[in-house]
Amino acid sequence: MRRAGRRFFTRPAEALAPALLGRRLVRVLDDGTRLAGAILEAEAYVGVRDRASHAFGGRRTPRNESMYGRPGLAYVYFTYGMHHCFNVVCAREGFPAAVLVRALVPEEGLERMRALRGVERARLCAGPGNLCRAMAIDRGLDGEDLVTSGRLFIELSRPVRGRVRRTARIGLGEAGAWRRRRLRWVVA
DNA sequence: ATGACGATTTACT
DNA sequence: GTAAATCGTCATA
Repeated sequence: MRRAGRRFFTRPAEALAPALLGRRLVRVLDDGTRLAGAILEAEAYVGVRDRASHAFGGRRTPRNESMYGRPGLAYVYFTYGMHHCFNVVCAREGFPAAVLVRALVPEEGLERMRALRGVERARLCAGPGNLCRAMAIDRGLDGEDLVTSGRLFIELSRPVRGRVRRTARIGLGEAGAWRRRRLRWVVA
């Protein structure tokens, strides 16, 4: 299966987000176990003018440093004292744009995912925090290069199935007009 | 050093 | 629908 290369990620977030739908996110654990799922939901954080982005106004700190890296890096952050969220950095190096991956259809390693989640019956990879838990993604993978990594990457040969809905993003605070912009894509 | 807050989740009313 | 859980991060001092 073909793997996403640098070029795939080198485009604006609002272009990458819909292009990620149906693609397979793959996580290879230290013991070789492969966890994978098709991307169902993604949100674009488009750059320094985006009030909802961690990089709004050019904000650059140790936490969000990965957003300024090359397209194809992972930006993984910790929030609410208990959850991790996984993003794919895009656009161009030096410009902070990224796509938050919010849900997957689990396809490989379901038993291991259940163990990681600590639940028997549940939507294993629904929601950005749950997805990271199920896929064993944490800050240790922040800055990981999806183009060259053996631990975390994206495979391309999957078509998007189903219809795509476009909506406003989830969970934002006061982001002004940016709160309403339809920068979330979901496979129906 | 301190305090407010968060790109969430879950359980409960 | 509302609330609690829980702590790293960042701005302010």
